[in-house]
Amino acid sequence: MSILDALNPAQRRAAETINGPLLVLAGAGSGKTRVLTYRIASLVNEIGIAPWKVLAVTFTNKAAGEMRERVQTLVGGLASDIWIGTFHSICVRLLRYEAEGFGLDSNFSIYDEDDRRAVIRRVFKANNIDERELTPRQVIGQISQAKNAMLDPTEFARQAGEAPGKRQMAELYTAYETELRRNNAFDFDDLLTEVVHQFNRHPEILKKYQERFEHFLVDEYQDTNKPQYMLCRQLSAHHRNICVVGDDDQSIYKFRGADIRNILDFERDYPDANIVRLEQNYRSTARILSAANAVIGNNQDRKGKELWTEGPEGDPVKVVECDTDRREARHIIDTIRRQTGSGAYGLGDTAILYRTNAQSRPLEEELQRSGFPYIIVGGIRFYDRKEIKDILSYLRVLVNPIDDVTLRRIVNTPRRGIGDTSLERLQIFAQERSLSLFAALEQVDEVPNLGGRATKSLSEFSSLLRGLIAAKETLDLPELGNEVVEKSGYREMLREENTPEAEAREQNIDQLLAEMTEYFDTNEENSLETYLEEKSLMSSADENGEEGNAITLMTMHSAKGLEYPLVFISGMEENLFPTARAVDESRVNPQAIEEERRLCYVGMTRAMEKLNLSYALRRYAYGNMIECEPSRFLNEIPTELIESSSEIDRGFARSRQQRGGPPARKVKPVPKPTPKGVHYEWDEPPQVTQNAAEFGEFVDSDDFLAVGQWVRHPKWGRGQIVEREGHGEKMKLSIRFQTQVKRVAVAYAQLEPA
DNA sequence: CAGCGGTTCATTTTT
DNA sequence: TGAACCGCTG
Repeated sequence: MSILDALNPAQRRAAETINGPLLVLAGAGSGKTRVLTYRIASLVNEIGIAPWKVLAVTFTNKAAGEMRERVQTLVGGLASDIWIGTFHSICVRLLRYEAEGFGLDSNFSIYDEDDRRAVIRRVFKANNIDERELTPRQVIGQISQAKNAMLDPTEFARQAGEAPGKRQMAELYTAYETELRRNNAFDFDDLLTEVVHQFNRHPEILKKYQERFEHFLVDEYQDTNKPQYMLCRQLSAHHRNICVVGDDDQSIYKFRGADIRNILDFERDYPDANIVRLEQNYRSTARILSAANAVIGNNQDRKGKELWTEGPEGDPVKVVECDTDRREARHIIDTIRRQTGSGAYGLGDTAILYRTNAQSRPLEEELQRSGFPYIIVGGIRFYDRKEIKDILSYLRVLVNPIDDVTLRRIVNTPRRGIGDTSLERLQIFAQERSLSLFAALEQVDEVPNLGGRATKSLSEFSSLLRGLIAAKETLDLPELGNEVVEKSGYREMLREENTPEAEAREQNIDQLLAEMTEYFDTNEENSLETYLEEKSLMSSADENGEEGNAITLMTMHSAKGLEYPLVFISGMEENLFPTARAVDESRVNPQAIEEERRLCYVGMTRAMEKLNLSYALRRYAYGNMIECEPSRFLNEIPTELIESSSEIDRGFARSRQQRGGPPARKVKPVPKPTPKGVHYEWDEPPQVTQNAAEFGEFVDSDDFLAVGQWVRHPKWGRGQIVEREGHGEKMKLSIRFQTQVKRVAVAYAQLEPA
């Protein structure tokens, strides 16, 4: 008897081949996570490997959390000793544990994209670079690429040679790095490259970990970049028990430095590698799989793999032609209404996927009209909100006071009358003496050219920070958070503003403080440092706890790893999906389309039971209507798997379908040629206001005041209920309108469903 | 030094 | 279309 009895033969081989390198090619829905967790459980429980000798690396916090949880149910408390984490979190851990040996200050800050930009802009300023000749975005992109290629500034400069553009870039890169080091900061890319470099410089430290991690597992190997790849090689060099799991057909992060060759060349890197293919799919119907297989079959650069299932044939893949993006949105929602109305599916079973975030717009607008609750994955992170970042910046400065970039963020927030001019003077003073801004503040009286007012403000700010740093020693995390909010004057500032927006921001801060308390109470390692580290490495996807009973909207990138019974992919159009860029590039390099095709494959294989692909003939792009053609990927699906229909004649197609008549059948719809330059002045016919009865099919009509519902207020327009208090006549609601959150009393406000 | 209006610019984004 | 950002003005 073994816990591995629960696996199918291929999965079992993947889980029990524990000696030597192993490549697990795991197709979508083939039980990849199951293999990983059972493998770990078997190592620990049945083979008797000490849990701390096992290292498992994933890409997302979510995946790491799930893995830990699932391992825990199999092995219990031992799970807490296993190293499971994202590449980034594992690297941060290594950098902190080995800070001394590596010669680092363990209080380093972790810079996000905003911080990076702030650094670059300062570098621009110092080098007199006009943002019109070169954008920060471009520079950050190049630096990131360089880091992903493991090129340090010196090496980058050497390769740049004499080319003027490259030389300038090399200088900027150098300046950027210098700036980061000076601030004791790492950016996301550094977290990985730094560990690899440090391991190269300190083989004795590397050796310690090589010997320790007897078993090493890597998830989503197809998305590893060069530093991640090198880290894998370094850490597995001694025991060579490296198990990588991935799917070359799902490699969709090339634009971020992921190199599909890492998985394609695994056997070259480890000639003695075993390979296991997981091709049995437990997720999708046979038709969906055949369609997805057919599409991905057009790629050249792949290991080759064909998913199969013992499950049912299922419905044909629906392909729907719509006249506009708006119509497409409405069609999708109508379909969801039909599917969920019969009770066969819940809203939570439904996902609408798209290529770019901008496409969510018409969908959102129509969803608001419909009254269906929905969530959008990948919006702005809670931790990216200004007020939250500000408070966290205070905390960051307390840990790493020499971090000028972060200090600048808070020096005049709340307003203290410290403007650019005063700050520049302080900066010059600091620079001349090689001091951080924080250190310069201590000698603010000696800074030349500072007015009395500015000096006073700066010195007060300095005392504030010193006071908080002292408080850090005695207060616990939530207490310190509260101290920052109060002593900095942040709460007072929001109070004085006295607007609903400020009130909402204050509520966010309270939520942050509440989360700190929770973090402090539930984590064993609950220091300020670990807290900040965790928040820095968190993404928006890690936040929304419960999806609940709502339709999910997201990009296909965000959807990787997820599954839904009902999946809609919208915007199946040339120049949108595949993107215009990929289409252009494919004219010189036909392979350029392959990453898009993999993304299509990822999108399609999210569907368990019903897959609905749609495209519009015209859509709004940057404010004007443009003509569209159906995506080439649609043509790659065998016609016998497809059921086509169209939604073009403004309002009639839908009623025909609802009467049960046959949908307009059309196999490969050819877009109607339209003379160029024609603008479509008309829009959709005016919307009939949705009444309670109409959406009463799905929502208890008495309960249109439930949290999450959309309502119309005579003065404020449409808004979504975010909170409900009290009952009957006394019921009060917080409603988020376009720009603000309002509290209204139901008895007085004339609310109607919207 | 904050508030405004005009200009520019737009993939995907696990960390 | 809209947000983000610049430079100007009071």
